Amino acid sequence: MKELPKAYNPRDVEDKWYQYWESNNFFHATVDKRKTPYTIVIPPPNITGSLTMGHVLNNTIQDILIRWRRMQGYEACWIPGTDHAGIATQSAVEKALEKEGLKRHDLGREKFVERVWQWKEQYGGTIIKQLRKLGASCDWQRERFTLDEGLSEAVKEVFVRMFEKGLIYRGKYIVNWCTFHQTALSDDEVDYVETNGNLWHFKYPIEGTDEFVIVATTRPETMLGDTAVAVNPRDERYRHLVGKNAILPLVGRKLPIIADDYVDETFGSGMVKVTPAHDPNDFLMGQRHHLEQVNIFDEKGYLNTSVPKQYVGIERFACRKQVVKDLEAQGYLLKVEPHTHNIGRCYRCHTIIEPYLSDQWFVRMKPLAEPALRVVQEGKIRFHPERWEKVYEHWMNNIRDWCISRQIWWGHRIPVYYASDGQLTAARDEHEARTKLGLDPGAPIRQDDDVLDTWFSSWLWPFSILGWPRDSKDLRYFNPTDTLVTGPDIIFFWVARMIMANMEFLNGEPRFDGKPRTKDEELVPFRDVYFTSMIRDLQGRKMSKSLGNSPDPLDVIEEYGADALRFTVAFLSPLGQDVLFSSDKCEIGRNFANKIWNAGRFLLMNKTELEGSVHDEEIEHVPEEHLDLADRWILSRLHHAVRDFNAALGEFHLNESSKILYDFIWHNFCDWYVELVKTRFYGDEPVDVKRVVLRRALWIFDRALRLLHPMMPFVTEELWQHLADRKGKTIMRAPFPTVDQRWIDQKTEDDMAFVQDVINAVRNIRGENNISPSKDITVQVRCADTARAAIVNTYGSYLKKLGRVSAIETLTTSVKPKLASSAVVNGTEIFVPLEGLIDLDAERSRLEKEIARLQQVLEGIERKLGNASFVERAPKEVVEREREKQASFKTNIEKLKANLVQLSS
RNA sequence: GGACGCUUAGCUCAGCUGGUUCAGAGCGCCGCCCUUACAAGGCGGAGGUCGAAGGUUCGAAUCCUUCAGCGUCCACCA
Repeated sequence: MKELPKAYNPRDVEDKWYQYWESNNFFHATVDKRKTPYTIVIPPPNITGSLTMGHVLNNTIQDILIRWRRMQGYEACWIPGTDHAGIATQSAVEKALEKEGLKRHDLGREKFVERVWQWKEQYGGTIIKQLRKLGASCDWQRERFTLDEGLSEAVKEVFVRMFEKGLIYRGKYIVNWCTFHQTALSDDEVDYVETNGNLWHFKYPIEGTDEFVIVATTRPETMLGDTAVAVNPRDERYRHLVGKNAILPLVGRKLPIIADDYVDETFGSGMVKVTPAHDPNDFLMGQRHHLEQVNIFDEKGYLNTSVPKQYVGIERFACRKQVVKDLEAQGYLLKVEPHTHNIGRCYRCHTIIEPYLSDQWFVRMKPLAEPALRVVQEGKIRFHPERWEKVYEHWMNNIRDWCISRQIWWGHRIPVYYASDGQLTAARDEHEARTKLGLDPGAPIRQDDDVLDTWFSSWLWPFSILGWPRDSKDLRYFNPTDTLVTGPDIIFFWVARMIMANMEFLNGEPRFDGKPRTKDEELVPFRDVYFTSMIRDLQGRKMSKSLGNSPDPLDVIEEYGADALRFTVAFLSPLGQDVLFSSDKCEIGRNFANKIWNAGRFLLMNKTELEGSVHDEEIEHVPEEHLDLADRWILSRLHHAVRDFNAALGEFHLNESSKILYDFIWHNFCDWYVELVKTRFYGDEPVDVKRVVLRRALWIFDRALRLLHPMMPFVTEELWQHLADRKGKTIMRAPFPTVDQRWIDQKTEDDMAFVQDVINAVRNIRGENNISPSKDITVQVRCADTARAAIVNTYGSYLKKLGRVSAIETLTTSVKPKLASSAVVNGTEIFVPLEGLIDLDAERSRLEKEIARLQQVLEGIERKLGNASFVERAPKEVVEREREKQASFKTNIEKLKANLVQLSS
């Protein structure tokens, strides 16, 4: 065997193993009825993006879960893919065109969409490639795209079914209009930014009187579209005005004065100008009072011809200035006050959103929301952390219809067809449309120009990628999926809608075993939703390109290794809390990988040493001969670790589960077990016993690697391949360790804890007295009882090796050695004779400090026991335990005190 | 305006259903060590009245109330 380098170098191994796994199809899952499926669908990243720390966290978690379940024997399937990201992608391509001096209209729809596809082929796979560097074990053969043929089919099917069921309708509605993209945006696509603006107060004359109404607005230009003035019906001040008309300055339109509860009589003048075409609340008021809707803008935000001609064609913010100026000139401006309010901006281009009245397609959400809310409330889908359920509930109870049309070209074109007479229908293709509309094959027919909101394909993701609407074995087997791992920021965009879609459209689909799906239970798209942490920088700011505080994960992988990055983010990710990250934190993972590497190196070196020519066969079962305390202890710790790890990961406590492995491997296996195994390797036991000890250590290490593999796939595979002849095999498909209660043993752990305490006491004496590690010392021990004496006698070699002790003497009389440093462990006294070495003052203060510490604890105990109501009311076991503690502390303190006296004499 | 979350060592955070020397880990810091797996390491050590004030309880970092600071989401009043 060739020598392994002293330090682990991820660059030497990562790509090699990834290629090995992928080329051997180890990631691929197939329908296997003997196994239970475990499925995760990836939240499809945008084709415009590249890998961010957010993706790293999200996909590391998915990979950990998938690898873990795969090793546990599930048919684990992780389906990857990308999202076409309508607006984002179209913008990216338009930007590229701009450099050529072109606009999309110069190319025309067909050519432009072709360009976007070209762009997608070139750049769209960036993240997918980068995920491989991270070690993601996605089933690449199943990779999908939200605009590929299968998904198109699903989208059309869904649209037509909903249309036929009356769940989709077309309507005039106030939408959030982005004047840059010239498209409607859903409510979720609008960002509100607190902005300093003005509140302008105007007066409008009242018809046939000398009176005025006083109204205020933050958007003066919209007054050109005013069609009413409203007051609160309870407002005594204005009751007499209701029913009269105001006259709109600059325009001359009569504005009825109406009474509506929406108006807050305590705000401003208590009068509100009503602009139904340009304000969502005014729109609703307009509907209640059948007001005229005057749309004053065109699609780009310029004034249209429904306003007086001097304003036609002016840009909206220029118009604002002009209107204010004109009103002021005519004496209608009362005052201007500074006013802070939230302004909606496009989440892509940050253009100020214009509430805009236009024809759009909508999905009726109420009927879909009800069952989707219920399955979460009934626990058929569980959110982690749970508190997101409340957020979900609130949204679902106040759900609004979903505007699904977008006035762009890149996306699923709305499958609605119009005959020349204006009749329309939804259809899967033109042929079907003609039939439905009763048109001849040659008759003119036109498809809707708009495309669907990107989320209209994403919400079908968990079943469309499995072949729906066609009958598919995959669908029946892998859906419902098991775990969804995503950010809480898209709980409404995506998570809620997937639940609705799965419930609505899979209703009636058979299961893989042929049985009909039971109501609800089998209709959910997934059973657990894990909401990931938000990655922030060390100042707690969001990672963002503009701040430049987002490390490039590929650089981090290059510097620290993928395993280090993966382990570190898992280690830092508490459930439901943000993560403050900087790349140097990856030292945690890198150092850990190196630690494991060297533990493996140690075992392999001894393997060469002890077995001469290397036996490269598997060690199937743990060798049970020649067990000593350390062996039984590490086996107990191992099974504890397996049990605790499974429990923690099962609850999605990533940080806890990684900590369990860290502690087991580093602080149990390396710090103690490996050191104790050395006492046997270098001791005088027969070589065949040493071989058993070695093979046991190898077996345990093998299990540790398996445990760690989901978190650190590369280093574990590399070492695992070295441990035995594993040609053609892979650790990623080796069975995950299971818990064997037989090995979990409290007595063993207690005995070992005693040994460790004794060793720690000796180390403490050495450290505090500044005795060089190279200086041998002798130790005298007076044991509290025969059981402890037996342990000390049997495992003195442990103390000798780890305490660097040359000789141990057991004291039988009560005589105390002179000039010795001392300690007490559970009544067992330890003396280290230090003639000539000891610093008496230092030793005295060390003992005094220890006595004071114990004294403090004892006082606490005695205070408790002195409290009559504690003794009376606390459970018996608790009181009893306190009594035992009291006795034990007392003896320890007495012994230390005696030692102190001895030292001073 | 509404909902939720956070506040524990210099820094980043664990501490689940109140009770085992419950006040912990990693990093940083101090001291001693290149001991034949590992200096990306080993051993020892110093550091905190658990945000504030009340309350419940025999007992509170843990449960309740109020307050302060920070953060997230929702709504958006002209």
